Amino acid sequence: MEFEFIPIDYDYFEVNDRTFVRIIGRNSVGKRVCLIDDCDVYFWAILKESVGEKKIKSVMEKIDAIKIRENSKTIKVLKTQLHDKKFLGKDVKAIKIFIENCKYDGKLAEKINFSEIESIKEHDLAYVTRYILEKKVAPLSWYRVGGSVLENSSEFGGIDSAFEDVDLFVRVEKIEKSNKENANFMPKIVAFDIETDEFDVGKGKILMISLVSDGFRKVLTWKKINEKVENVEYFKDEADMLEAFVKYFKKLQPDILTGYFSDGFDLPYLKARAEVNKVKLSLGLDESVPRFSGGMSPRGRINGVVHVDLFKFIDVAYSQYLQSETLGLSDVANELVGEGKKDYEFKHDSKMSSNDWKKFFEYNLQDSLLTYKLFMKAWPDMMEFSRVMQEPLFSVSRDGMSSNVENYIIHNLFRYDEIIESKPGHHEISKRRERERYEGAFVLQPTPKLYENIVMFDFTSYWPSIISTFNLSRSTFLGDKKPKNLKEKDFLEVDISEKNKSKFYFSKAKGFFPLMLEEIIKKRKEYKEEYKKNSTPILKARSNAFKLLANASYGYQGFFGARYYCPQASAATTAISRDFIKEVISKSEKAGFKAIYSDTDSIALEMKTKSKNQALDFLKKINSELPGIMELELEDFYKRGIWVTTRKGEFGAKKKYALINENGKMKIRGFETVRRDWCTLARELQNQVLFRILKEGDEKSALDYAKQVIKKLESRDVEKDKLVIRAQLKKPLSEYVANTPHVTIARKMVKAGMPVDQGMLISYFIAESKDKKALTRDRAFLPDEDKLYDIKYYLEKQILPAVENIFMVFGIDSEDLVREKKQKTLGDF
DNA sequence: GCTTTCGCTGTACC
DNA sequence: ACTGGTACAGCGAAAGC
Repeated sequence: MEFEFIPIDYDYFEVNDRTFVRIIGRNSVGKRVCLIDDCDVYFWAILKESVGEKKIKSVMEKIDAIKIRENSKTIKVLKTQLHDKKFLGKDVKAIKIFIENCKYDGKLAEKINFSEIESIKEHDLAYVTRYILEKKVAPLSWYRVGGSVLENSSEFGGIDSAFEDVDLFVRVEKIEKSNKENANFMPKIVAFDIETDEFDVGKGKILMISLVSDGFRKVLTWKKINEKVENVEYFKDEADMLEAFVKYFKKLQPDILTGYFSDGFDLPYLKARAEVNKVKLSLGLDESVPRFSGGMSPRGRINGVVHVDLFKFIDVAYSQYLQSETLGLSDVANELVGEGKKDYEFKHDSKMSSNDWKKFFEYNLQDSLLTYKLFMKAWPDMMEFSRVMQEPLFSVSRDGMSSNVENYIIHNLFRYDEIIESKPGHHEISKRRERERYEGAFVLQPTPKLYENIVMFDFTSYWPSIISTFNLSRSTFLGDKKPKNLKEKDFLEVDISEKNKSKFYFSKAKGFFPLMLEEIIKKRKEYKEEYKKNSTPILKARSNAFKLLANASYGYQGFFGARYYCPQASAATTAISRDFIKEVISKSEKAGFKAIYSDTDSIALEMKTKSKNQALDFLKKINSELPGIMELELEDFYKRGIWVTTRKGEFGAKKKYALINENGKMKIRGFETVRRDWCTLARELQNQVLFRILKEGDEKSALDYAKQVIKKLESRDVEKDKLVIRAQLKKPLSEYVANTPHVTIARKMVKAGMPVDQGMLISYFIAESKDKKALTRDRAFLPDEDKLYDIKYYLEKQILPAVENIFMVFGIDSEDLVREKKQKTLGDF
């Protein structure tokens, strides 16, 4: 039979020591289909350059003859072939070694240690990746499939009878790309969330579980109250509730199960409580229970249903662009779908009234609902990531950007006839981690001042455009000595450091990494243009996927876990970036502008007597002189901007400025306003002060405002939540060497039996103390503790530091401010 | 016993 | 363990006088 099919989930299984891929997806009428297919399994032995044909033949014979015993089975090589391939851009002769089952690739590779062999490659690829590479059956695009239907067949270990919830099993005979439009494929989604009475996984009981799907909302609980609540269903006990969860899940037949933090909390908790209650959590299409793998950060897999932990994807794909201060569900949902959580205060079980429970149920349902909505928002991006990286949703939704870059490379290398480089081993990784640091970007020291009429330019995709233009990569790196066998015009010399005069050399013959990057940047441009004409979420997602890939390419080459690790390319990239931005700075000064500030790829210029058109002409001229795909673009024109000094020094602070454009929109960087570890009072005050100064061009009204706030603070008129300071626990509490206020408070919370987890934001405020020498941490208290806030601390450590170097620009120095403050204090008392 | 320096820690910029 | 370096700032303990 022949039909249209879209792959969603990939996995592999074994029958009689042979590996097969199992692809779950949908056909064009929405039926759930499972394809069974297989592909050749092989790896490569790259031969040393000097090895002659005769020797090659004998090596191949030796490889053909390899046999190993494993569990009373004999494992052998199926066949070998000699190929002309490329490895890291160089021509090589390589033996393609076919084997029966990829789980033996490591053991067989070990046996092939003949002196004629340079190295073994591609023995470390996952079966699913091999399959997608070999058969070109990428996720989430439509295919035309021809094959035979399996019905109660024993051929594949009875797989078709084990998977009850699959409508059709097909052994693939032919599979090729279909013309069917695949832009808006929408799988069936179920979002879930649990509430428990203990934080540690499995320790307490699950009180309730909520499920949300298209047209379906439900809360399952065994905490019965004497009231019927919409969408809430009561059960006898935890076990009954868990059974009902499985039942509803099966009835909904989702393609994807999604939760927020569900790899680390909801799914493992469900599994643990199901085991305790002797309930089979048979969520898999084959009735199997969720499996966990991945040690430190486990990933929960369900056979046939893709489990997506949305948090991980949000972290990788969006966190960079999010304004929200935490990556919690409430903050993220607020920003991305315009809807946050309802406020809910947790109480102890015994203290809860019927009404409290009712609110708890609503809260639980709301979490699933937000997760569901957030998933819908993220889906176009996730789908495009999966299509572009050509890896299954399960991994793409969890992979970091370096894996994404690497997957993109792996799935595109065949176009260059390249053999794929291996992952570094443990030894190699630890060696790489000890490497010397290389110099990074250039940052221009600003002169503190209020400036008028500013233009800001920045380079588009600066580092990627340098990598591509100058061909900086692992396969084009020639070493740190001038190559003797090449003509001057065929290689590039890069000065890495002004200090020790070291140089790196790169070939000018284009390598695959820079070529792929050029393509990525081009595609990003294309899709961005297309999106402007036709604004669909998918086009936006596609353009975004390529943008993120380009941005991550620089970090990838410097990442110790990368297959194509090349810190020399990273060092050359930053070195070249310093040269070009400095050149733009000097050209701008020659053209009559004044360079105020510059960081990495951007430059702020004081227009002086220049018009906007003259600024744009200057931009045009710069661009006409830039090589390759490098491009400088207009960021914006600004009416005013302010740069300040560092806290102590007389010199201008880097990475800290505020601008206002002609529409009155502010752009604030680095100031306490944008830092979450400062109290709201200081942040809001600073924001107002900056706004007034930038809007009006002088400090008068800002100064009045600041005085008002100080007065309010001193007369204890400030609400305590505006004084709460928050800092994140970035590692387990036990690993802290320094006893900072937030660590002290976190330890106090643990003692009080409050949930404290790595990654948590710890809130506290500073209270008065009789002991004049008391350390800050001894005066730190939880926000709900009944203490008087320390006026002196907030004035001297929060309010004044937030504004004093701004006023300093107007000659109002810190001593003036303190005197001002003291006079006020005297007047107030 | 006071001041200065320095390591730890967190956060932001690009 | 899951991109890189640059920069600022607070806190607390050690070092310096």
